[in-house]
Amino acid sequence: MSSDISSGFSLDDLNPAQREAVVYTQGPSLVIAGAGSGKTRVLTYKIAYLLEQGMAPWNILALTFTNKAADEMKARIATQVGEERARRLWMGTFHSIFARILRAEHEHIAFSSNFTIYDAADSKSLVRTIIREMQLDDKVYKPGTVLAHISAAKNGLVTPDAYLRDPQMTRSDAAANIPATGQIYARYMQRCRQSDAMDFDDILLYTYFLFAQHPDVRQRYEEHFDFVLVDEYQDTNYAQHAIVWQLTQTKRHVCVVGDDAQSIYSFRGANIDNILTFQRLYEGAQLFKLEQNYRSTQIIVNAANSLIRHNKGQIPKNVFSRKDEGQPIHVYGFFSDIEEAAGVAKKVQNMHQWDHIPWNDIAILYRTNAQSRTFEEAFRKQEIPYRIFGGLSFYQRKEIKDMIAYFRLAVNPNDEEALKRVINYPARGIGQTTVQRVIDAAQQQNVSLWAILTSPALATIGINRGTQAKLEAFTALIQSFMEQVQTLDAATLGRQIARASGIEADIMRGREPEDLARQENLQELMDGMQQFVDDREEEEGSGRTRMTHYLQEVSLISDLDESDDDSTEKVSLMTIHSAKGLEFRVVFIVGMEENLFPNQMASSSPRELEEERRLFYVALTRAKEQCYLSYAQNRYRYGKSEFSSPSSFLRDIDSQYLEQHISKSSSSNRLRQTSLFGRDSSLGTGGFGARPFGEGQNRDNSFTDRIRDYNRPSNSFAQSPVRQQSAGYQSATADSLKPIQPAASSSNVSETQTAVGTLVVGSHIEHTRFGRGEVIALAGTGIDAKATVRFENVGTKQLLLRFAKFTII
DNA sequence: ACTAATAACATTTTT
DNA sequence: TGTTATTAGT
Repeated sequence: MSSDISSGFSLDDLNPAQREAVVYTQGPSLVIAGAGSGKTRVLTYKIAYLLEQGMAPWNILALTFTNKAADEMKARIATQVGEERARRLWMGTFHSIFARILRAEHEHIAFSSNFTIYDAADSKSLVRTIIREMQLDDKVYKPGTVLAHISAAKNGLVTPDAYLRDPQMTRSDAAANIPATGQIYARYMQRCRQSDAMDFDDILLYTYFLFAQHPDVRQRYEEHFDFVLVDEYQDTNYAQHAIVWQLTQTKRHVCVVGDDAQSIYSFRGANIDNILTFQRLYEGAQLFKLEQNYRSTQIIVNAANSLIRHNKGQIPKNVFSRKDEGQPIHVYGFFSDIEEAAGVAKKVQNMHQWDHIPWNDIAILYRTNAQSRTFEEAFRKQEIPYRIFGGLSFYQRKEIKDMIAYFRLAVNPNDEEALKRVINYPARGIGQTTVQRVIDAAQQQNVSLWAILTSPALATIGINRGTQAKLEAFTALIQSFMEQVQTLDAATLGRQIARASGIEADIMRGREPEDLARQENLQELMDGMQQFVDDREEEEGSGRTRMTHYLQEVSLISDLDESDDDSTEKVSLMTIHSAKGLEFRVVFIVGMEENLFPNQMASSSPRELEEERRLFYVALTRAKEQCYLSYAQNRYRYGKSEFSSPSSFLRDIDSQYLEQHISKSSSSNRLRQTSLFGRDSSLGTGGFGARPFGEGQNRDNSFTDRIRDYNRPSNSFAQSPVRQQSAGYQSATADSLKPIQPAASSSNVSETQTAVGTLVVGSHIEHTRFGRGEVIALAGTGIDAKATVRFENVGTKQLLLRFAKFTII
């Protein structure tokens, strides 16, 4: 999406449909926004408009699904109405906003204001524990499946009591041979409460019941919010939908924005019906449709339309583009997944080299994370800089989780999952039998593990003297951290915990490469905490720099949200799910094979198949200029090579938009292939799957041989200008060793006048607070001019030049 | 209580 | 194939 550089705000920047949607504030409205149609633009302008009309920012609630979306929107609004007012908006994810409300209203729901938020791993671990305690067979009651049931119930606002009473649930669980699911659910909830913890779903569940059972509280919030806006409404679940209703039913000042064609999270409880029921629920709601796509070429838009037509029950809309027609969508078949990756890498290389397409403008999208590996290898071989999104997130790494478990205990010692994680890490001789005794005692008395550990009755539960002493040493350690929560800021306490817990010593011991990675991660965590403290000190004056506040923030973010302070240009590799909301000039959608995309798991039910198709729709519409589809006939899966045939989705795109290319690899099979993938012949019938494994499968650059016809001759030994170290993890380290990249690729060199001279990208500055750094981006003009600066010691920061104190070196 | 070996397993995943 | 969880052995 284009960024708004102009300061101030004018409705002239909008097309008629967008403008209508923005200025309609009299009642409820539903904005159906096709891909690339300026959905975020409408939301931001609408908020700016409301502010212009005199509404106070703190009376506006804007809900998004990701922190990233919220941050971006906030930033955009800031350029329109100023930082000051933007900051006071209630803008954030459902979970962060409602968690905030729950902490404020905690006494009504009998939690402490410091309750822990369990992540998915904690939830799963707790479910597993409960299943075992109930002596159920965990082959039958698979923790993941049970948790999915619990999650579905919560998303549908079904409490354990209601679940157990509901004959339909009971019957279907009995039929599925898991009759105890309701019991597990009930115990799970109770156990979370004992730990003073909530999972992600609970945040919504408790918010709903807080408002439902305390009308006075609900009324207070309902009166407070003069306008409520919701982004990505197609992704809301029932609970979210219901809460929005609780907050808006009287004033009915609500605007939701979404695209039913981009609903790809139903497996997480998202319900497209919410969009459809919206109009019934809010009688007289205005419907606005944004149909002009500003992102993609006509061919891409039309191809995507032709695809999505195969789904039933769409909200009718006519998405169109007035951009160039563009090139057809290229379809490439390869012999194997390895050749596919090599071919794509080669093509990417050529594009960069000959068409001067910056790495940043290229994305490789795949259905499953497992596919990234082959591409990683191919890209490394060709020395193409890349960045993998998703996968194992920073906060899921062991050493980070261990540290955070200590943090959590310092803030809430009742947190059972955190306690179990670190009670014997670093090893201090407390074994699982001991832990089990403590758990049993806690269960008997209906209290937390911590309550047992700190009770004088500890001696009475069959633990010997020596072990008891070890437990006491542990509780004393945690208690010391608890005290320091009150006096130290998060970063200082973090360092203290690393030292006193023995984690630092444990991690610093090793010299293996992976030990070094752990050390770096630990360092990165510490840097991040310091950054947090610095930011908070600057922003909000004093306070809110404690561990409590750090955890509140960190438990609701994933590192996708983290701004990438490594400004090196890279090709993006990610799943289609994580590409939602993004756009690239060139997109490769790889692994277009039956049983992979659409995924095997989805092929059974038409509903899931439609979701897969929407996923493909999302993938296609990420491309601005060029889109490439590729498939392999042989693919390694779980260790062995399997045959696969081209995706049936390829047939769902009107063939007039496609251009088939035949890879000429594995020469013995060439003829067969050529005849199979003719433009109008049916795809994937016969042939492919039955082919014998090619002898001496060569890994030549068959793809590129072909590609040369479309580009200039290529130098196959060309080096990429930027080197990328192996980087299994894309960490956002403040690693000062990274090569500094003068913004070579950006053609529009921007410069900004400051009181002390001309600032350009690449300028080195000395900031009074942050020290030395390099300007890596400039945005805005005049009073809104901003610079993104990568500092040597404190990472990357955005500076509003109007305020920033620095000198140019 | 800890380590090593082995069996089971395997979409997508905003929070 | 690669990870993760349980089990067996010291």
